[in-house]
Amino acid sequence: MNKSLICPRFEKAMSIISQRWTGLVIYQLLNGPQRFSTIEAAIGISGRVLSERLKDLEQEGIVKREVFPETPVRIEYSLTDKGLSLEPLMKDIEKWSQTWLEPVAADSEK
Amino acid sequence: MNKSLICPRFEKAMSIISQRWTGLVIYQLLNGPQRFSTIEAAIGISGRVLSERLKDLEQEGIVKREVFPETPVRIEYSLTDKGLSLEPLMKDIEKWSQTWLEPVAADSEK
DNA sequence: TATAATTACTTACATAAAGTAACTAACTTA
DNA sequence: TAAGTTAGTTACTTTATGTAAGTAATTATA
Repeated sequence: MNKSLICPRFEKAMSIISQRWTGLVIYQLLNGPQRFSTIEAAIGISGRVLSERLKDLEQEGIVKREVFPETPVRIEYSLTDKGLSLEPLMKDIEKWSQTWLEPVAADSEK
Repeated sequence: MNKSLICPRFEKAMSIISQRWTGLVIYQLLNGPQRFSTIEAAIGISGRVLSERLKDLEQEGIVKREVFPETPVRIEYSLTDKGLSLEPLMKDIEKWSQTWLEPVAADSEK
């Protein structure tokens, strides 16, 4: 039984943010509108899951999808106001990571 | 291939925070040290996964585990300084959820 | 005209993570 | 001796994610 004592709104927020990849997708979209393949390459997510996440985030009103009928078709994903409102949070995570996590060793290092 | 263009430290932070349940575990521990069964009941996580998460978080230096050899044994989990440093972030998520998410309907409501 | 290229997906299948419920260890109380 | 308590673990099922190939629509190229 999942009878949490924690505020349901907080729990909901957590369930969005803490779903694998959503944080990185949002973070990536802070750089401005971009297409599917750009996001895919930037964060290393699989197309299958990215497609799923973008639909979820659209449902949540965090991401907006726009179709430009060029050739080949261009589809741009961007953050809505609700999505943009997560920027301070993302920056906090960034700051935290710089304060509390060691620099990750690159492959070339011993 | 997972060749991300995103800062590896940010990515690491995200991988901690965005792992299912870790956010809620940390949030719950902001209420002070508590035992396994308390956390389990409070956030509705399964014992199997809670056990796993607490080990991970201990490894990351975010959570501390203390054994009190009473009867029956009491084991308390608490946040380290590194763990406590996540408090502002948690509060931000809380604030965001209150601003941007609708109150969740209770079971009894129509 | 047929073939290849491009983008944004979807599908089928394999592997990994999480949920469920029963079980264990160490000890105490009835 | 049996039952209760806490903090897990184990075996098994279900769900989520990864991988790689396929598709649709359109244009460019041989």
